[in-house]
Amino acid sequence: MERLTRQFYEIPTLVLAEKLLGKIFVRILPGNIVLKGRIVETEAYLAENDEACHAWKGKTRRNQAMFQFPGTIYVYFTYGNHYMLNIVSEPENTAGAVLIRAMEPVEGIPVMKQQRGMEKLTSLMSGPGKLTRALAIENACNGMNLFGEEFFLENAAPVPEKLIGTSRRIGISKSRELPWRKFIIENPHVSKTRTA
DNA sequence: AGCGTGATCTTT
DNA sequence: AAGATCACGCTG
Repeated sequence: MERLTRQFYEIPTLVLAEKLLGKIFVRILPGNIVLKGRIVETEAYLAENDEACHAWKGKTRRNQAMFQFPGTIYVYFTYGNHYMLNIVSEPENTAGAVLIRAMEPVEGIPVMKQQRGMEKLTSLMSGPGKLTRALAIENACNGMNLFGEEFFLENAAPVPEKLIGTSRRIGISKSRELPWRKFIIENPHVSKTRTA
């Protein structure tokens, strides 16, 4: 399967959030263990007019990966337990990223089950903290990119427009009104929307 | 419905 | 130095 190159990521963040749906995220662990998941849910974060974006006030030690070139990986830790995976967008020195919120397990499922300590397929990667756990993604991955041997994306047919849903983003208190979440309609691996 | 968990950022 | 906040997941 064809690997996505830099040009793929060089599009506006909101467009990227949609185009990432259906693509295959590949994670290679030491010992050549191959883990793959199909992206089914994303959220866009932009520095401009988006207080929920970590970089809306400018560069800090934590968010600097968001200012790197498109295709960089931004990982951070939150709530004392969870790592979040973002794919950086926008040109270098401009902050933008797409949070990967859910995937459908495709390959390496036994390893994912082990990492999660769970058997149920629709629980393995149906949330942003779950999928990083299943794929063994942690702080050390922050600042890496999708053009090496540990992480990359494989192409796949675009998801038909009729199957793409849009909503507000989940779990944030600021800029709640922005409809920047994208997901595949009726896919069982999409996260349960939390109403709080 | 509640609570664990810890880095980061903001305020003193 | 201390405290609030947080793009969450689990159990009950």
